Amino acid sequence: MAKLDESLLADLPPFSRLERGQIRDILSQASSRRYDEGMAIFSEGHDAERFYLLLDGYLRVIRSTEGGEEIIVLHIAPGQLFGIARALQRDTYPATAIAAAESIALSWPMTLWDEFTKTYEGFATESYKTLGRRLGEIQTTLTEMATQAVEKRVACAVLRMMNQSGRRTEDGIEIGFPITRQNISDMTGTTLHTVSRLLSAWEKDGVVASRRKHIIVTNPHELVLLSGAQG
DNA sequence: TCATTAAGATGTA
DNA sequence: TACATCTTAATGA
Repeated sequence: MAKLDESLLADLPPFSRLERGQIRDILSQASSRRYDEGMAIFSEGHDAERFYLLLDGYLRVIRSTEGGEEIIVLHIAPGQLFGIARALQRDTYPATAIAAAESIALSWPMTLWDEFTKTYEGFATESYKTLGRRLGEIQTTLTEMATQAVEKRVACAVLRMMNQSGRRTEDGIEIGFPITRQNISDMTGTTLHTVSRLLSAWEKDGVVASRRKHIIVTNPHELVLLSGAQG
């Protein structure tokens, strides 16, 4: 379990402009919790009682359709605030957050949100920047869904995860959390069969290497070409 | 071009 | 073993 220390928050955008004492105050009101892979931090439609900061791990944010299908809206990386329904003028969570890998998050009662944004210089600004970035990402995905062929959508999704969570390895850049074919199909609006076929084909061409729940992009440039203007 | 169906292989708890 | 994950082929919209 991570030790709660001021240095934990000092470098993160929502807190970077604050003084040590202020950070200590904020930390003293936070709870820290660990989540196993697959565990929900909160669920769509539930009362938004707390807001969170991801310290370690990765999250999937999913929404369910009327038909019961699950759409992966976006991923959350360490250092990001999430569950900040208050910033959206909501009192319920708009989506479900699932730990994609073992994760650690801090949380505060939502009642502190207004106090934080009022009291702490830069906190609100940075939070809205986060929201803006996410909205942009969702918009991009939406446009892709409507206009791009499946192979390009899947290539874009893999690239996005690589950019957000990639780690260097000898063979290439590995996506930093467990990810299944089903997960990718939930991100791109296709089937796991199609994703499986595409990844197999890319593996044969040396673009990616994958074992179960792990994907390494061995040729990022080629993947960019597959995602881009002309495939 | 892509979803669906089906059937089998392989990894994991 | 039971279950999840992944692969491949065939078929049809």
